[in-house]
Amino acid sequence: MIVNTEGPSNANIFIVGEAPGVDEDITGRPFIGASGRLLDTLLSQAGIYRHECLVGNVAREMPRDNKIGVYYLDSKKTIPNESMKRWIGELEMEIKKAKPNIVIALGNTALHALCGEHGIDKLRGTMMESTLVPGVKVLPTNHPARILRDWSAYFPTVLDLRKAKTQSTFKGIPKDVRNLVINPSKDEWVAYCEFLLNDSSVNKISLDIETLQPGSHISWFGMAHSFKDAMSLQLIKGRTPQFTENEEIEIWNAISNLMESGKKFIMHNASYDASVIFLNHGITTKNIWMDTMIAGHTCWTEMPKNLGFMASICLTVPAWKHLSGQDMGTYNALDAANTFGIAQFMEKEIERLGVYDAYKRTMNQLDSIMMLGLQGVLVDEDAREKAFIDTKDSINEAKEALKVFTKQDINYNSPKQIQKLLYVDMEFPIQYKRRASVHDKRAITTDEGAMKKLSSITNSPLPKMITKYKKATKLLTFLKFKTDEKGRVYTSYNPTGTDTYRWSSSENIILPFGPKNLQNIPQKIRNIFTPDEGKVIVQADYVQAEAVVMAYLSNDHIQKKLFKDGFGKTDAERKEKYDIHRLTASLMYRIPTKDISSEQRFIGKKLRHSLNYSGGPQVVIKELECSLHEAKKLIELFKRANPLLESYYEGIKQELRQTRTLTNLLGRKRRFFGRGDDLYRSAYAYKPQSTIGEMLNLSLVNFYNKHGEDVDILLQLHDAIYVQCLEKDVPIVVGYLKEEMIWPIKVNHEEMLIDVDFKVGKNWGEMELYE
DNA sequence: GATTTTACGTA
DNA sequence: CGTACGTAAAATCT
Repeated sequence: MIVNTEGPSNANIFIVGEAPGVDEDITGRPFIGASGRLLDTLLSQAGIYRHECLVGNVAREMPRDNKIGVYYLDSKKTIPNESMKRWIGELEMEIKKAKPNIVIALGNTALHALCGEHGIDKLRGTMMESTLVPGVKVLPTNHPARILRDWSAYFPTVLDLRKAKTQSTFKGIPKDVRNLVINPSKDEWVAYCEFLLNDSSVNKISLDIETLQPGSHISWFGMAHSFKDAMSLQLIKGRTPQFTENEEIEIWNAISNLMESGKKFIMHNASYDASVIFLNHGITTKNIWMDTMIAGHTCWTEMPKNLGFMASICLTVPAWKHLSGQDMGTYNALDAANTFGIAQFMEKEIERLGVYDAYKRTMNQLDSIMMLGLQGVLVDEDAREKAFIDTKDSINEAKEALKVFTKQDINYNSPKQIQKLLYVDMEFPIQYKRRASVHDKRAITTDEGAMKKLSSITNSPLPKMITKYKKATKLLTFLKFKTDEKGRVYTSYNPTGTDTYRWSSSENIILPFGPKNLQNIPQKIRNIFTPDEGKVIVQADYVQAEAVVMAYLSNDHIQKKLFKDGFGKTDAERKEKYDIHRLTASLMYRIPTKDISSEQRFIGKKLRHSLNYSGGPQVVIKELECSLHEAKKLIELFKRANPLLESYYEGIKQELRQTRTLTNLLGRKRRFFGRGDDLYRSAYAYKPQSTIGEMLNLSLVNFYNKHGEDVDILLQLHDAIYVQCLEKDVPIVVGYLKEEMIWPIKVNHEEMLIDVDFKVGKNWGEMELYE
């Protein structure tokens, strides 16, 4: 059925979707089905009344198989076919007739028809002018159908619609009035720095640099003292400096005076910009008042954090990121100015959400993070060489064995070739990946789990031979890296890298040496990382940290008592008398802990691991390599032994239903947007994981602030801190670490303490218990 | 050459 | 239907 636009002819807002779906086709009216109901919700959240809007679609008939591509002649959907052309013509006439103040484009199809562009993720939330009806302003946002698949798109869409409501009160695109000074002379730049330093009207300055790789040389330096006023200085063109040496000295002196003055600075991802400025020019930023990336992460944890996205939420500006390829100066100045505007918005947002303490906690991590990024870790080249040769040997050995067995010379790291070998040539039963939902298509897999299964089903040695080969080649990838001239490697810790307030670790762009992520180095080759000459590594890690938090959160008195009694005991005593896995087995099998065999303890350990975050029988099967029947039996036993776990899950579900927000034990809130079981499982994990992650980071920051001058922190591994010191200082350093890491957290009028144990070693791989 | 998929290392 | 990450290599797209 044809579905036409409906609504009052004098509407201020014209909403354009893609095409009718099944419900629209039956009723002949736009946005009636699930997407329509969601649109109503979205509009009401933005204070827009649907009956006051014109609502329609670009296409007027439901496409075959609901695939919009049938209305285009090319796969990129840029050339409409005859019917689509006709419909776009009708839309043009309707807009011209109604003269709305704003057209809201829902999704890519509407965006392309109205503005001739694709890329809803880049353009949503930005002010555009229609190419179909010039002079009419368009605000693109997500189509409701996309939100139904991806709930994280909900929040930006509501904010876009609010922006549209504001814009619907007047005609025309607001002019983006800015005072941008691009390419000032040396004197103008120095004068601007002095103005920023001395003028009482300036109380905050945003800063953004553009750099050239390799070397992170600063090519453009941009600053702004309001959303409108910015200046951008070009220092290098191509590879040629733009100023003489003396001029550069003057420029950097002016910048240095400003940045070290204590004036409030705003940056987006300060740990990058501030580190580059420090490393290349020795200038420290005295007062980083706001990192807009940290502000975004604190307020809207699961949203994208790049400047373009945050601007689309916080500001009403046209897209500017495309300028980076055309006009770097304007691009840089707009980055600085928009960062300023975002900071103004986020200051209020932090206040509105009541998350200042949490925001401040992450801001406080910046110093430690910058230090860790610039300091790095020393590599023992002899040890690396040896590991490299050993690994090469085992690769060759494994490959030779495979060649003899299969009489083929294929790439055993190629999933496709392994599939052919195992499932076609050998006719082994095909193994499938676990699906997110039963509606998903089954996908074939050749991963380690599949190899384990095939090994037990077929009794062939082949799957295990393949695994052995893959493990060895994987290990080699961790050994192939460059070090700098000091023989060191570096990583970049990202305070906004996770949704659980842990840090993530990734490539350090400023010092691009090493295996990039230092948080996933295999145990087997950790011996190649060493302390500096004459020093030892001290490792401090929280003992059974997440299990302790779970015990308190589920209010399991038996477990709480175990952890309380075990606190401060030696490792041997803990293992013997206060061991959570022994307790688990004891409760499961109903026999005293002292009689638990090591195998029973192992089962207890694996089950706790699998089930604390709501794993199922498939996980247990994989962990224990047992039958489905056995796994189900063990799960029953585990549940019997942990009756409070189920009510913890129920409590979490309840909290989610009420506010969609969970708060960890340190008061950090996180809103959850998803739907279904995936949402619940990540919600179950949130409190313990984020509490421990934050607890460690708070301790690390305190340790750095108090002892950072004397003791070097080397690594952060989520629940462990590694430092280096002279061997004679180990007892005192252990004392410092204990002081900073062990502190109580209140849980339901009780105080939870998490113990720390220590190891000392001459490299990261050979660490010995220290008591 | 750019982007997506698969697999796998860590806590 | 463990969770949380980042990266290398292969596969696929354009």
